Amino acid sequence: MDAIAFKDKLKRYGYKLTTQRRAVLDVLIQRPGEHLSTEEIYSYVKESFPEIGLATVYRTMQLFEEIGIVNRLNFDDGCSRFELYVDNEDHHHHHLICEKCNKVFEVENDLLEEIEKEIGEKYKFYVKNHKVTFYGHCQECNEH
Amino acid sequence: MDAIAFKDKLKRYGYKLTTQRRAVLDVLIQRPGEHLSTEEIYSYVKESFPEIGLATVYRTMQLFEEIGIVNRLNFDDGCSRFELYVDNEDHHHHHLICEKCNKVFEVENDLLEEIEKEIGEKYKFYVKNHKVTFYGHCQECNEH
DNA sequence: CCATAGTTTGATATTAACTATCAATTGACA
DNA sequence: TGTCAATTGATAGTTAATATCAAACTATGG
Repeated sequence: MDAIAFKDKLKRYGYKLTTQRRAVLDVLIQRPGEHLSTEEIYSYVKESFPEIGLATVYRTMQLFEEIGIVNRLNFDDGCSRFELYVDNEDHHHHHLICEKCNKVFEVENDLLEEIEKEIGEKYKFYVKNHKVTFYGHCQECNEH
Repeated sequence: MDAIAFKDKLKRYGYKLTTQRRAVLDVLIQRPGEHLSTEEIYSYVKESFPEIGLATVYRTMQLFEEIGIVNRLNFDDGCSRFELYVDNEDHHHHHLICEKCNKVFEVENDLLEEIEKEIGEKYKFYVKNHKVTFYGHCQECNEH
C-alpha cells in the first residue's frame, strides 16, 4: 500500500492522514507475517517516532480494522494481534496454531468457498468474511 | 453428561468432584445454545448456589476447557463465552455472526474434513481441532 | 467411620489490555 | 494562510481475568 492509496482510503472513510497513522502502517509493512500486538507495534513505531502515544496506536489499530487495512487476530494469548489485509489473498488465508510449541503457521486454502456457498443457500446467511483457526501439532513437534 | 461420567472425567485428569463444579455444569446443561460468559454463568449458578465465588467460576471454566467439557468461544465482545462440547457433533459445528444485529447462529457443516486433510498432507500439520466463524448478514437483516 | 494430606474454595488484591477524558496540536480545505 | 473539526498524548478509569492465602472440603487408606 503506497502513500496515495493509503490517503485515499482514509479520505473515503472521512479520516485524515496523520504522521502517526503513516508510521503505524509503515511498521506493519516492514514486518509482514509477524502477527504483532498493539504493544509490540507501539514499541516498533517508537523507534522512528518516539513521541507517539500508546493510546494513539490502540486507536489507529481500531481504525485500520474498521477501514479494512488490517485483520484483527485472536490467538487466545490475552491481546489482539494484527496482520495487513491483502485483498484477494486474504479470503483464502488461515492460521494453524501448534498446541505444543505455540508457533503460528499461515495456510493458503480456497476450499471455504464451497462452505460459504452452502451456508448462503441453507441458512440464507450472506457471508462477507470468516476467521478460521486450526489447532494441532506442527511437523517439528510431531517428529520429536 | 451424567454425574458418573462427570466424576470419571475429572478423576481421569486428577481433579476432584466438588459441589461448585457440579453446579456450574448443571447451568451449562440447563441452558444449551446460550453462549454464556463467565459472569453470566456465575449469576445463574448463584441462583442455586449463592455462596459460590466468581473466582471459582473462572477457575472452573478454565478447567472445563482443559478437560474438554466446554469450548471457549470468542465473539469479540470482550470476554470468553462457552458452550458444552459434544463429542461427534462439535467437529462440524460453526458460528455465524451477523454484523448488523450481532446475533450468533449455529451451523452444521462437515466440509472442513477436506480442508484438514489437505493441511495434513501439504503442511504436515496434524489438525486436532478448529474454530471457524463466519461474519456477514443474517436473513432477517438482509430483508430489511 | 475417622484421620490425613493435598485440593479447592471464597474473598480480595492485583494485573493487564483497553477505553474515556480533555486540553493542546494538527491537517484539510476554503 | 486562517479556520475549525479531527486527532493526539498523557493519564485516569474500566473491566476481564489471575494471583494470593487462610479456611474448608474431598478422596483415600486405615
